[in-house]
Amino acid sequence: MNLRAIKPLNETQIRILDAAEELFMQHGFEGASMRMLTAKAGVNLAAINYHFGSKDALIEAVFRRRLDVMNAERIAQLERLEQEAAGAPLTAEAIIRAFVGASLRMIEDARGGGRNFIRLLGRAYTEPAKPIRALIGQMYAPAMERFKAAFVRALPELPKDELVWRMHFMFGTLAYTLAATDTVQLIAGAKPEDRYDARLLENRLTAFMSAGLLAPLAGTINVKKAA
Amino acid sequence: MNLRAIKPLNETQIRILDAAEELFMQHGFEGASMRMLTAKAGVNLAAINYHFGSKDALIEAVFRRRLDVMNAERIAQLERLEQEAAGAPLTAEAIIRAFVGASLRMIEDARGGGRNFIRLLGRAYTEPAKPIRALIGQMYAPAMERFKAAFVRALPELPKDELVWRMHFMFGTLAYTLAATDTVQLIAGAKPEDRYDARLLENRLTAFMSAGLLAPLAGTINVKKAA
DNA sequence: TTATCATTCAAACGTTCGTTTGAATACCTG
DNA sequence: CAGGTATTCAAACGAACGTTTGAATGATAA
Repeated sequence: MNLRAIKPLNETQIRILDAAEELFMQHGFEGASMRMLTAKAGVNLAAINYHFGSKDALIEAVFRRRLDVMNAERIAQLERLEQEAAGAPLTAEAIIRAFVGASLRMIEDARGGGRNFIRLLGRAYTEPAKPIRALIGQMYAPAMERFKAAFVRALPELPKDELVWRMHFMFGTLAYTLAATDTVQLIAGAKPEDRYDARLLENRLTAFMSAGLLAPLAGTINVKKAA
Repeated sequence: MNLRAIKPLNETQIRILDAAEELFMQHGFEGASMRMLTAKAGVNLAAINYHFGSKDALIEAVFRRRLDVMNAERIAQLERLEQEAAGAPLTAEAIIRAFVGASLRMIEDARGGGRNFIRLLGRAYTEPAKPIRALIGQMYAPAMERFKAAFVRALPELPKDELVWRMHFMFGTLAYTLAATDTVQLIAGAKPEDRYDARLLENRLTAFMSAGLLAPLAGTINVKKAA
């Protein structure tokens, strides 16, 4: 399909993408100007337009560089689990861990800049600019379909509508946590040293999301339980 | 303390705040220009600077108008529950419902523009501009402290660290759901007519968040359960 | 009515934005 | 080495930004 995407990036393009990842994360897409971006990358102001065409195209390239491989890794991990299980149904927790793990492994990769990208990604979901959201939705679609099918197999008794909602909730938990954990500090008390321990975070997120996904159905209980 | 905030708003100021709520939600804080804002409000370009001082001050005013009353409502609802219980501990679900309910009641208030504000709020958590985040954190602080105390009383066996994390997760679920449900459509299949039913959403969110808050502790189970 | 204050208005301010240009330099192929 | 393509560079473009100005208008009280 997208064979034309294999054109390798030269060093200037990589420098620009790295700088953009960091500055978009810090200042937002509109807040990071072409002059800031090119200064940080150590290239000429005209380089972005020359190599990518426009600022919008650069934004798209920033997402394309990481998102496809991250979701491919998610799918590969899921299929590895299914192969190991040899036909036996997976637990919901294992499926969730396969999804969450990819994000957190990238968070740990501070050296490669993946950390900046993950934070940036969490922010992009609530970004008002429509083309960005459409692009992200499209790049997530295959992985989402695949994971949805896995959840259906793991939880055949859970109605599809409910599953979709709970996947939304799980995704929100993940996106917000990755984007805002170090920025908004609404609830005082979290140990700062824990905030960057990806392994601890993966366990905590997986536990929370698993429990939420497996929650008793709310539709039938509109009122509080009897006291 | 802030007695000077009681100065009542005139019609021009209200028109500006309403327009700002909607346009900030649609285009972001930087994307909505003074000319767009004043045009939508039907006032002169200079009116914002005259009445609020600057664009940043307008952003702050947008949040101040709604956030204090929303969090005050949350605290009032919580104290109502505690009074009804007459000393008996509240269920975690009831506490969560008190928190979530305030947001969803505002979502239902499409007429008064509360819906725009809630969406805007969800987006602000991931906003890079620091003054906005600091302001929001400060305006949330009293309610957060109050709810944290309520959760501690309801769940004395849950370690404080863990509670803080799970409150973060719950908050993320809520923020993302309110901000992105109608924008990002990552998972296909949700019935569109359900997306705006606040009562249904409250039940679903409460069920999900309650289960997540009450999840078994993950810290002790670093590895998957024995097969 | 006249004096005083608050508000609205059209116009302009200087700055920064994303993008384009055309010449200069680097790189590669024959 | 020569010729051609790819890249970098300094400079400038018009447009849009948030803000300021000073006069015009409205409301209020003596």
